[in-house]
Amino acid sequence: MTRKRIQIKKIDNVAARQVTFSKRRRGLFKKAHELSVLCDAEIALIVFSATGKLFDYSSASMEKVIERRNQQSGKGIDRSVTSAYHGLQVGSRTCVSLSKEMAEKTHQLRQLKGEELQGLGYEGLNHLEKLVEGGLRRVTETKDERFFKEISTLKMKGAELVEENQQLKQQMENLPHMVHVQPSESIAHAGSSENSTQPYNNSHDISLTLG
Amino acid sequence: MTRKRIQIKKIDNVAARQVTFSKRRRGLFKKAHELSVLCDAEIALIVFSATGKLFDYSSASMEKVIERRNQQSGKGIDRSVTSAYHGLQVGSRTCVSLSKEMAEKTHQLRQLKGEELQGLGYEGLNHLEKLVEGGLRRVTETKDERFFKEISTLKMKGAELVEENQQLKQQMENLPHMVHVQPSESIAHAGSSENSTQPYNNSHDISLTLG
DNA sequence: AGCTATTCATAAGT
DNA sequence: TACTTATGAATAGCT
Repeated sequence: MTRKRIQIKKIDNVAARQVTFSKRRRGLFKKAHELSVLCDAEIALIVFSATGKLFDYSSASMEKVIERRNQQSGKGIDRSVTSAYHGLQVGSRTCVSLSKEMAEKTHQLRQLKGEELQGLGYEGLNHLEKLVEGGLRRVTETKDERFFKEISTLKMKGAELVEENQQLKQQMENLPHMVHVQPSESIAHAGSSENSTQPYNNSHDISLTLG
Repeated sequence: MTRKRIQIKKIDNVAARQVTFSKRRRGLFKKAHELSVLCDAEIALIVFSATGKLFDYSSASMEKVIERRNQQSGKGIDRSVTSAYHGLQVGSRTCVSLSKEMAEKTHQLRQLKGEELQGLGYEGLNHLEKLVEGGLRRVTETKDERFFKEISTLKMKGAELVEENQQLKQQMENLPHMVHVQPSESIAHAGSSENSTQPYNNSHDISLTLG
């Protein structure tokens, strides 16, 4: 990003890679800290170097942020294990109480699917309706977020590729024109396609494929 | 960092803070991605906005990076829970399998409520969406049926009462006018109300009470 | 959402 | 590893 533009791909030279890692790591941590202070955000950042060294930063407690993420995105491992554990603690005296809980949960599950509704009054039905509406909303939101995330990732990658292509083309132009072999139809066509003024033409197709 | 230098402290203006958050968050994520690619680093980045919204990025799997950090820095929450859980497994096969089912059902329940969705791919999310949509439809249908049934019952009863009243009034009119005591203001008023052309005025109130 | 004047970050060189 | 510097990137303040 200075003296010369670089393309975002793994740096081959090991020494240069380590130097860049040091510099950019510092920059990244500084930016993370600034964002947390400026915008009152809670941030956790974990970085492992290629050599396996750990660097981390957190605006608060690392564990707290990770736990908060586990809860929000509902990541399962910790919680499901913990809840099963607590369930066992509470009901470990008898398997009967466990199976009663099971029956209750099965019933709730069916009610959420719109079955076994006969026991419910207006109040219960309304409550259930709100619950399911909320669930549907969250499911749909999550789906949409997923799409947006995928799309933005693809756009980033696309931008990188476009940059790379432009750099390559520039390099080719700067080459001594020793050989004038090419201009076959297919090559010319491929070249013009790369020169398109709409570099993200394909991102939509890719998104559709993945979605 | 432009137009004017700013000092790194919480931005007071809420709108400006949100704008800055968006811009800098994008920048931070881009830098994190570049570092991971350029230097072959493994990175996890978690950001919570001041409003509680979650944004995260990971060069690999978020869980993998976090777990790797847990091992390196020797933090142990997960391990202690897991080992306690395994300790219980030794005790009773039945309770363990039951508790596993419980955990699974609890997980399903939460997913139907729109939680713990992160493990799902597009296909899973779509399936869940359809499921919840179906559930919502059935719940709503059941609720509506209930209402219609109640309303029609009330209308029938209302109609019966209207008829009865009319019969009573007719009987009164046909009575030998031995006594001329009534026509006080209040009674006349009540009578006109019963003769209202909108006999079901109250059914709505009743429904609301029941619902 | 864009724009642009500036500051910031940093690749290459020492 | 640390410092310098020329230049590409990020972004604060506006619109």
